[in-house]
Amino acid sequence: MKGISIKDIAKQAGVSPTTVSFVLNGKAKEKRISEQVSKKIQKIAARLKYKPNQLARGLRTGKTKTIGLIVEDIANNFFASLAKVVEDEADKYGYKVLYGSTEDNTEKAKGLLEVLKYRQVDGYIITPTKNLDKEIELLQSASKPLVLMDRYFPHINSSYVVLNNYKGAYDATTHLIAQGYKKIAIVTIASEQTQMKDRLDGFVAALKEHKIPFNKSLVKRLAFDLDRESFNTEIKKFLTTVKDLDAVFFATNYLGIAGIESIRSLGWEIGKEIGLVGFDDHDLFRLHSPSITCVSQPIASIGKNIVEVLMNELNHPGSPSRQVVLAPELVVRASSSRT
DNA sequence: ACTTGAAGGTAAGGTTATTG
DNA sequence: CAATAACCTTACCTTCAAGT
Repeated sequence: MKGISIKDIAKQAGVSPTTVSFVLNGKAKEKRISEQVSKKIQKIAARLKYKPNQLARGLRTGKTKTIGLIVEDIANNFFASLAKVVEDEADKYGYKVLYGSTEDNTEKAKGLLEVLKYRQVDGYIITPTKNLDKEIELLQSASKPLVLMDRYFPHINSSYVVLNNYKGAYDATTHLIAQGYKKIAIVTIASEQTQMKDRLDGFVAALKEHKIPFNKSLVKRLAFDLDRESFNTEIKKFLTTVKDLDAVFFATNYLGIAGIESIRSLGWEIGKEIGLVGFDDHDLFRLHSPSITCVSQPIASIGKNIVEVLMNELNHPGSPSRQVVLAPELVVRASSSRT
């Protein structure tokens, strides 16, 4: 099963393989190939169902028409949905996507980068882990096109596409305050990365802005790599120790889900006894009773922007990096209302 | 209005040199 | 002299630069 090559077409058409290549790559006019020869080649190619050999093409051009996508966890709803958008968008430009998950582990991330490198991807879309900055700089000094997503390194001048996490958390908290909740806590991940830091900052800023006393006991930071059960245990412990708690903001989608589970098992009535806002929309949030208010990320727009920015880097090497910060949308549902 | 030759990374296959 | 190691060619397919 060798497949039809440019050579076979050339033989049948009685021209050189180069001529066939020009015609099939739309350079017939530019290369002044006659109309008749062009048509003949097109016809033969169609008849033989010619498909270019990407390996051979990559060998010559150094381009594989492949991009690498590194996410935190492809099983996570947010990253899975985003990966799908990236796949569709990349396809419009003729690119295929290779992906992998870091589990927020820098060693895993390095391993993935290694794989993507020897697979010769043309560009990188990276959800960086905490200590991946060195690797990012390495890619940059090799002038590899790359876009960071979800989070970025303030000290590195690279392209990135992220959410305005600060605003997301700020809006969520302000909304809870406006709904009459008085003592609001946050459950977040123990991470110094931009996306988590901004969410915490937004939360604190909203409390301060509305003259609501804030102290550290209102913040619970959990390790990213806990299992579901430990999340539940920790969250329950936390919620029951804060005095007069009447609302809680969960700073990631999986924390929100663990939070719902925890609160239910405590027998508290969501909304009435405890207001709740989650992060990232999810089918569960819409379908749960009561439905769950959340900070929703514009996934379609994020994916589109990521690919656009990457394509710009790919097609215009050396052009200035681009930073895109997208606005979140607060989706108000029943979990943040007392009535 | 086209053709020729080279290149690019890898591996199968062939040739020559070296060892026992 | 045969087995093996070490080295060299060739082929894969496409595209580019340089021809005619």
